Amino acid sequence: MTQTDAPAPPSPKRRHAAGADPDKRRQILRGAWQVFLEQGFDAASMNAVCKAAGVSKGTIYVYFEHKEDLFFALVEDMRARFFRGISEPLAGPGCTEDRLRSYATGLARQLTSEEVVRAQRIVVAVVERMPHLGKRFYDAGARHVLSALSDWLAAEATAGRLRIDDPELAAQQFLELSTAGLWRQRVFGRHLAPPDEAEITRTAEAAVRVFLAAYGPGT
Amino acid sequence: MTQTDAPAPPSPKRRHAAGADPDKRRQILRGAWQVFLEQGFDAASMNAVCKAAGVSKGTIYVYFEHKEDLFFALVEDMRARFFRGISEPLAGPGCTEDRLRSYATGLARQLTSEEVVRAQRIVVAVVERMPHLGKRFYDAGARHVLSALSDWLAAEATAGRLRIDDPELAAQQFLELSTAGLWRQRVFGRHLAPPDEAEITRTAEAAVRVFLAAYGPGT
DNA sequence: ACTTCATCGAACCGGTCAGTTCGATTATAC
DNA sequence: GTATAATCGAACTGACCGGTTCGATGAAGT
Repeated sequence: MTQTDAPAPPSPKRRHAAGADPDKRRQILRGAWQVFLEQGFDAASMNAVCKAAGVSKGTIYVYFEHKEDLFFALVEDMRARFFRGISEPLAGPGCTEDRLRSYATGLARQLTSEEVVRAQRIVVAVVERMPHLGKRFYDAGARHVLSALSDWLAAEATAGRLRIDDPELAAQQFLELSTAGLWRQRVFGRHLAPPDEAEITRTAEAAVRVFLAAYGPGT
Repeated sequence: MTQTDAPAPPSPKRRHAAGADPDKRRQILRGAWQVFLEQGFDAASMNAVCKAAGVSKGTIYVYFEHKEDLFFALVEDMRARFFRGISEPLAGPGCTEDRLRSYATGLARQLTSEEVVRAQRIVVAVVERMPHLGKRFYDAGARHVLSALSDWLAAEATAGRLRIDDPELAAQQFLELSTAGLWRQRVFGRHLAPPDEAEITRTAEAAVRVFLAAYGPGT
């Protein structure tokens, strides 16, 4: 096992076919991420991406067919990352109320973070011209989160800890309540920085209070 | 009063100073509205606006200093129009619950309409580069609506018909509940057409139900 | 009828863009 | 040490952009 054909994760410097070096690909995506995130799709120039990535233009066009292709790969790259682990609090410690609270807190924090908000703005900007992109972004993000929450709510209802007839709708409502006001204000640039922790917990707690008033087990 | 200096509303064809004919101005804005709405700020070209408006390029640049100026005028034009009369149901007939319900319905319908969604997408797209624009758009739209609702909720609370300690927060929550899921899906292009009336009323009714469970007068 | 001037329309300017080309470079594989 | 080829880098193409200029046009004002 001196040097078979093992790919070796860190950097054994094998030679790759043109456009097939995953490190280089990541390098390009990192640069593109920077540029697209702060300029948007239209305003971002491929030259700027080259500079940011430290890669020549020719090479970029070996790895990606065209600008839109690069952009799609980028969005694909964000998708999962943003919402990884967001649903964990639902399976965490504490009673139903505690779990909902910590779930709502994490959700509000994540959805109003600079990174996520900027990415969302960029996607929204191009949805008109690239409809499938918005769809996939939404399905992989919000839709995915929604299903997880919906399933959990249904299970809680079955266990008698909540009274819900339409878990899907209830999940939508809880999502909206969790970020009440905060998210919209961020997306529209009404607030340029993410809300502070106090505001997030205040909103999350209010969300849980209202939600349980409507769907809690108590009469 | 045969013909004094009365401006005469329809089309008496007075001669106007360069760049001062309100009809021509409206004509330009109508064309710009079309183009910007379906291309976004960056992708829209001034040549396309000329063609859509049926006005020569030189004339456009007499009426507006530059592209951004035209865009601002356009956004200014949308602002008020979108939310005119949206708060009327609050002062309308019926009990508190009825009013809330018809208010929520109107809100959801308006916020998910093709026109409003497209405008919001365009604004969101440029917020990064023109922060004040997003702020003004939000303040004139959501913020304005929010204040009206918040005031009304406070009054209802004072009258003993609701139990609310933080009307501002409650208003935010009601707004979010009214469009639960619908708006986000529209903005991200998850749904390409506005929701049908059944879905709107279903969401609005659920919003009122949850809201009153938390803030209603009953114990 | 004659003047005036807002608008037209088409060419034009400087600049930037996405995408291509190609010789120079450099590190791997043998 | 030498061949190979992925990458570099810089120039280039063709198109389009926002914005300007200017003579032609035609209708309002007298």
